[in-house]
Amino acid sequence: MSETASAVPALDLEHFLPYRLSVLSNTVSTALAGAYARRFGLSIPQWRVIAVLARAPGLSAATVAERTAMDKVAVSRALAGLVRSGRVRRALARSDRRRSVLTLTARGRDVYTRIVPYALEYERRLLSELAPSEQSLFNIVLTRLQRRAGLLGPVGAARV
Amino acid sequence: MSETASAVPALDLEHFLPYRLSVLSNTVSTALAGAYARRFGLSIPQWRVIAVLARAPGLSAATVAERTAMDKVAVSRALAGLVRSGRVRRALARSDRRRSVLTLTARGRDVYTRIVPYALEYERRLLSELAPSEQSLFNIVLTRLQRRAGLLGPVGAARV
DNA sequence: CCAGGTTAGTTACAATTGTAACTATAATCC
DNA sequence: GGATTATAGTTACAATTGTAACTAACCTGG
Repeated sequence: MSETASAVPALDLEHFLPYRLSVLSNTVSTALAGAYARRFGLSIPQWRVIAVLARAPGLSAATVAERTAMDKVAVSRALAGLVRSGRVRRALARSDRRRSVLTLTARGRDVYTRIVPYALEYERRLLSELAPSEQSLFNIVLTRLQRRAGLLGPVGAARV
Repeated sequence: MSETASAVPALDLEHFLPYRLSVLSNTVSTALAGAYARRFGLSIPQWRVIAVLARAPGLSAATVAERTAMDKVAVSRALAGLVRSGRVRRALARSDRRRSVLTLTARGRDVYTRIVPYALEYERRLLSELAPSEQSLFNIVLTRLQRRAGLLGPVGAARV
């Protein structure tokens, strides 16, 4: 009864979800980024752009930004590197010459086909100790949390 | 049968766990960082240091680094700001004058007691649509993934 | 007890990332 | 159809973060 007995509930960092998500994401990203960089000379933003263009060729930079959850400046920078290294071809849209039409070159597709097995293998090993039912629930929860986090927005933001 | 029918499995970014973790972590961190900055003038590294020192006063910087999953430089920078703003007191350990002994000042404790309700409320709202059983499985899985990710280490790292 | 190595923490510098202003096209609306 | 506003993307600059070198204090073996 002599301590700083305020009514504030305890918050232990190690049990705080935002902290735990950040640490896990960081661990995973660092591992992958190292592999991408060492083996393919690719940054994570560049890898994201390649992954999206491999599945959906012809997108504009803005659409790539949407699909990679990056802002347009990050996409622009990633593209600059990819075009320079001959992995992405950039043309202009006939109907709108502001917009670019992005496609992987043969070398770009080659990087994708070589990187995918590594990426999937890492993911597989990460999940390998979870039961299938745990994996699928985890996936569902992750999706729901993402939607929820998007809705919550900035904490205590003025509701203007 | 006319497509680029290589044997490479598909990888859609939006289903790739590392990507999804990164996006979620980012959404959550951005929301919290905004709130911490606006309301308390605190960065996330500074918040982490405060959270740890509130629960375990007297730690050294190296121990704070361990417990916050930050490197010693990040801790040093966060501490510089916190000491400057009078939220952390830094003394030297009697037995080892390299080591510092870090404690929150009254103002530091005050920040903690004011920020905790926000942080917990955000976490609560984030999780509010999950059933308790989902929450607890999610927690368990998160813990296991973190351990597993730590073990896996850099992808394809040379096993020297 | 002192030379060589180690550890705690900081400082200096490089690279990455975020923010804002800019350029060029295109769409709109008198 | 020309001024006005909006959009795609880049460039320039500021802030953050990571990496490496450094300083000061401690430890250890001979």
